[in-house]
Amino acid sequence: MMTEITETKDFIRNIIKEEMENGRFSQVHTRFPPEPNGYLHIGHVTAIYADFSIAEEFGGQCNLRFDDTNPIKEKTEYVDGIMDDIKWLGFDWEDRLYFTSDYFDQLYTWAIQLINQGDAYVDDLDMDEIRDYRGTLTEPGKNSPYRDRSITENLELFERMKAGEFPNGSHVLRAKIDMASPIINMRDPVMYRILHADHHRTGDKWKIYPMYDWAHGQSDSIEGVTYSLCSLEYLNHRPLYDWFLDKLGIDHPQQLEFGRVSINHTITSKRKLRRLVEGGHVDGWDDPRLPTVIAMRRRGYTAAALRDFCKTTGLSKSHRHMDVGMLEHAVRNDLNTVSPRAMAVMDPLRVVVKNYPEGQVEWFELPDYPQDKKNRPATRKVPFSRLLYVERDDFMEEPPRKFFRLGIGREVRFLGAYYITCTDIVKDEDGKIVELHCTYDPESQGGRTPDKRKVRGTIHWVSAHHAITATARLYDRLFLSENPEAEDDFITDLNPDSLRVIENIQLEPSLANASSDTVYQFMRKGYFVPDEKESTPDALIFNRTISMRDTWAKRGK
RNA sequence: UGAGGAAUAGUUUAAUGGUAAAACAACGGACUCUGACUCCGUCGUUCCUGGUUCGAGUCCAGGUUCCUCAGCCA
Repeated sequence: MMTEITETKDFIRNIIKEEMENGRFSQVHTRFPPEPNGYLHIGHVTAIYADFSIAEEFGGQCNLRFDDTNPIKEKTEYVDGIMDDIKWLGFDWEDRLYFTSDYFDQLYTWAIQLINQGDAYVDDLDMDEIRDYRGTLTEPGKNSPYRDRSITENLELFERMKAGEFPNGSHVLRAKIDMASPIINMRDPVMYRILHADHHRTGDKWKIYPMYDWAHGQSDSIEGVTYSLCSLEYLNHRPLYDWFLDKLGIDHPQQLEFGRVSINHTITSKRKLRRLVEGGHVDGWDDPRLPTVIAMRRRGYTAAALRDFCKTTGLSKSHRHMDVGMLEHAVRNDLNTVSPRAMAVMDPLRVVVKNYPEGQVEWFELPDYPQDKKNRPATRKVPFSRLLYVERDDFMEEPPRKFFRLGIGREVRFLGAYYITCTDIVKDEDGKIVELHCTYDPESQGGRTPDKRKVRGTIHWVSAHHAITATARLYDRLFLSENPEAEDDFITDLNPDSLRVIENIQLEPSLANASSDTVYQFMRKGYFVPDEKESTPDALIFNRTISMRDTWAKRGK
């Protein structure tokens, strides 16, 4: 007897499981259908994860299909970018890369079938007239005067549309359904419009292009897709999806809808993202403050973290407004296990260890993964000398209660080195502290003393003469309000402090050959990654992926 | 005010007529050579009102709120 594992499933997986048991389909085949008109963002990641992971769990496959039915908006640049992002996220469509434009000929043949069946007609009404005839949410529409043309006339007109004899907007092919349907989508939806535009794949071959509704279900059917997962707003389109497939009498995939994900303090509307980029409010589609996949990647977010975020977040039948904290938790959680540690001082304060011999240097061997030394034994050498840098805010002249770091007369542990006691401070004429005078206990090397006395504080440090100077870019939420999309003008809601550049941070020398495919934990400060575009060995620039949780800093608030 | 969809902790998701659960957040504590990590604890009369039932988040009736649809966008 096997142990029953009761694993929580979302409603989509439950439906699929049930239908597979009933034998409705013999396999699970999904597809991810992006339109190549922009870059992928965190909202798409949820859909990608659903499409690929569900197929995989049920032993099926997931296709990548570019939904390229609108040549005016689509570009090859986006096709390449999207493929890159999906690969980086860790998903593989193998040899199943498709384009809706691959099916333009088949779609055209099927359109003729519908005309012959009396299920489609060419309409001469212009855009405004069609809108007027459509009616409103509460009033039925009325039939177009061209609705009852003969099949022969429809065939001839449609052929001439295809041949490019008519200008844009002069004719459309419409499905003949029901102008009084309470479902507005069913009021004779447009199947083809005339567009004299070059297509990124088919060039100038076509003068007519299919609409989403006419293309999508048929493309799914051609590819043998069994489950066509999409977002909630397509629920209204399902009757039409089904209608086309039924009229054509071809394989009929099941459309299933789930709620989109949005994250607070950011935006995912493609139009608004474009405005940020084009308006120069951010530094391109890969600006690390953006929720696009390329940006998150540049910032140091990992694919594993993103996948884990999707997994723990699940699927539901309503739109979700997620707290960015949940995403950040997934990032910290993954980085905590995979990031090598290093020391970097962001705001340097000089320390002279008075009783440490002038000119002496000791190289301490420190673990890269102190939290997992067994499985990750890598180490690096870090120099210690008489002149060091520590973090300015790790010293306080008048320390409050429960402050465990440096102060006059206080002893703390310098990570991986010695116990250090501050004896004196040096100020400049403005009263600003410029240097700390300290002593070290030679018996405390390795972080312990023979007398086993305890120190509460452990701080990081860098040897001044060996330190590498670098730049750090600290990112914060892009928008001040939780839901910038709801603001009258989301531009005015931009956080003026979303980027802080800090020059002259001091790094331990092992970071000299830091690479942009490794995210480092600067101990006690956060996770940092060299910027893949702008960091060079001579001028290192680190992006802060995310800060450490800091319960001490919170106390002050 | 047509049609469709959704309401469970601050947020997100479970519980499929049988003790309302988990993650994140917040707060309190323990531990710690990272004030990180880890661990422990605290935080809900399931949108409302009735009904069925020994028993209702779940079933029924009525109501409320929110979302989607009137592109020749997807």
